Amino acid sequence: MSKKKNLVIIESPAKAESLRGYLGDSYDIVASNGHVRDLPKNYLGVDESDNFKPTYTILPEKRKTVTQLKKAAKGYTRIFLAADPDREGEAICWHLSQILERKDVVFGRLRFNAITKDTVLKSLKKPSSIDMQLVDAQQARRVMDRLVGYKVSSWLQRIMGKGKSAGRVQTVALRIIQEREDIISSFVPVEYWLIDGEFTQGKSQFTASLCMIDGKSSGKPGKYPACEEDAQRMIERVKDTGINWEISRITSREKSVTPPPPFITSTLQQTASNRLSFSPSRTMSIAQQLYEGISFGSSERKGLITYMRTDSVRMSPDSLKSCREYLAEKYGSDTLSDNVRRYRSSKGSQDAHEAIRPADIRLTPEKLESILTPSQLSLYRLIWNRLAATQLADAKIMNTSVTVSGAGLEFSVTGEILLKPGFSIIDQAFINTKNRLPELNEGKVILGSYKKEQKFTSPPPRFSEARLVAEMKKVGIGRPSTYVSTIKTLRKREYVEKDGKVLIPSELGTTTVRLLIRIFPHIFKVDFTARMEELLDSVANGTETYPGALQQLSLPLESSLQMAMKNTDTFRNELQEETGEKCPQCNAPIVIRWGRYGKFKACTSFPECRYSKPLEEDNSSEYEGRTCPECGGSLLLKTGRYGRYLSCSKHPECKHTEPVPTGVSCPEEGCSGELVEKRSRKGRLFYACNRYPECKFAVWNRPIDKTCPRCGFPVLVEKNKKKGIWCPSCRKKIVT
DNA sequence: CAGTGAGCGAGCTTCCGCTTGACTT
Repeated sequence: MSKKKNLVIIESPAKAESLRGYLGDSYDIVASNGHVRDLPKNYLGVDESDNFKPTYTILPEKRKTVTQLKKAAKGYTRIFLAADPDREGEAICWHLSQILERKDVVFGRLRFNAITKDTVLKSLKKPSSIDMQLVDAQQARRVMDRLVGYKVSSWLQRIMGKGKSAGRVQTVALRIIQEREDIISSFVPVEYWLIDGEFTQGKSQFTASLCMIDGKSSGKPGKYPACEEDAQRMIERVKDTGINWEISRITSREKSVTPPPPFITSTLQQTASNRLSFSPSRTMSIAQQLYEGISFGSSERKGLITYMRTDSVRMSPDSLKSCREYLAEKYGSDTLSDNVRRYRSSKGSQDAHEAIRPADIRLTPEKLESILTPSQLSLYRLIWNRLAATQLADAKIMNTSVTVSGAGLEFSVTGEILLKPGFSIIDQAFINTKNRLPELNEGKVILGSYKKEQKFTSPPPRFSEARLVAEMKKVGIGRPSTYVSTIKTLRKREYVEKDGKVLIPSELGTTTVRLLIRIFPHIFKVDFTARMEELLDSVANGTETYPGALQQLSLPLESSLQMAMKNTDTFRNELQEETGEKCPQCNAPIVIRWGRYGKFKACTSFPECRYSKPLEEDNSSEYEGRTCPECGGSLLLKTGRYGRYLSCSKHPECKHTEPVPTGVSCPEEGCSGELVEKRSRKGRLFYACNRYPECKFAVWNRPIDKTCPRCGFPVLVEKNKKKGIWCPSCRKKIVT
């Protein structure tokens, strides 16, 4: 009889599946799929005159889930709510209890922060009640984000045009990108010169750099030599054949290197970006596949990794134990770290989940080779390696520095040797020892060749998506489940553009964030979130109330908003640019303004005169050396919804359009076509023959007008210069 | 791996956090 069963509601279907395995037939288990209720989408939904009372509605996309939940709840008088044991999870449980409330039903709150049979059964023995203080903390968070988001966004739209947005997280993320851009654009490179000498001692040979001149340090930015003449003068001095060069000092220091902690969302994204060139979004979707598990053979589907959205480095005691057991068995117990390495969750972490780790350490990447796709396998390997490394011994590195002296000059070089691999037996990439030095002794050396080299200091790099996520995590904005979507929003709003791997603010982004920072100085900074989190903690532990926290947090928002509202026109006018042109309809001055689709020219006597026209130079410019095949007119380069294309300047009389050419002819034998830019259905650029469909030649990367020395194919250039140049046809690296 | 695309704009869309799925565009 179904009435004898108990009902458990949990967030994720994958977790529901695991619970079924532990609890058997006496429990019905259903998934809520995250939050089911939220503030309404179309209006504020917060009554500020009534203690910030929120109005909640069922999320439209969860209507089905909710009806299913209600159906499932029928007949049960006891319902267990098992969402994550954190602020959001508590709120999910409360919302569920509100929706499913009946006179005859009792709710039990289950809390476990690792899904094992043990922890789940234990929690079932001692169900507790919903913690309303924690729920209130979540509500305060939610409502504050709504107040900031909706109020500032709607104000911003009056200045910058429809569709624009601002928020506690996204605007600060944009600010981080912008501040880096400001550093880069105001950066003044400092010239400095390196002087390298090649020395020999017996059979040993090594290169060292000039570091001291007459007791003063050199060879660094701001130090001597700072220009070519100075460098040349130094070369003259080094040249002197009478100098007796000798190794005056060799110091060796042993260094211990500890393994990195297990993965959390941000570090996984970063490592996958560096090592595998995965975007954070790709990393997350592949991790999700691993989490949901892959069915193979006749065995049932089983998750391969723990939950991938976490900010805790915690490892369950079970997993620690089995990890050490496995490693001792496979590599010998002497490879293990002396003490069990335990990881604590970082400060501020809500700690609902463990670190990201393999569900079963015994399932090595090798065993999954034939089952997983290449990308799944490589991500799994990163995760497996990272966890295994945590319980292995430290690595030992010998760091040696050598000083060569002569005539008041000192050259130096440092080298590293791996003494004991320790945890790097798992993966050499954990440690990169550079510059292995040969056997050397104190005493005489001979200077061979020497050279001077010009250097410049360089600004810090722009943020890649993964680096931005790391920064967001560091300063405490955003959560593991939202890192990717925040960046997506910034791109969707066209505040930032992605160039290769890095993010660059657009003019719109720069203008918007500067305006927002100026007008809402207290809201759009990292400290605001920190202050908010503090207050939320107070609400959670009962020293502050829900309306009290919101009162304090909305104070700076409201005062800034008041000022903003009063001066909307002033701020809008400030952003206008004079053109010197006069309106052809009413003779009033024409200015450049921001609108829904970027900048445009408009009459200053709006709304009496509605004259407007686009900035022509922005999305169309003459394309050199091509003429329209239909009317002989010139061709313009335009950017449409689907990317760049050429169109006839005689539009609308002549409707000719064509894709953008590359200037490289089609390499297909007997084909006289040219390679042109195209876009796949998914929007990705590729390059194909313009004689399609007669000729079907296509490549993903942009070809340029050079040829591969191996196969004679046009060479392509990868955006990432470090990768070098690869031939698209024979796939070999081309040395240039 | 593969259509096309063109003149808007200046009040009713916008936030952050939890989770996945797909009525076929």
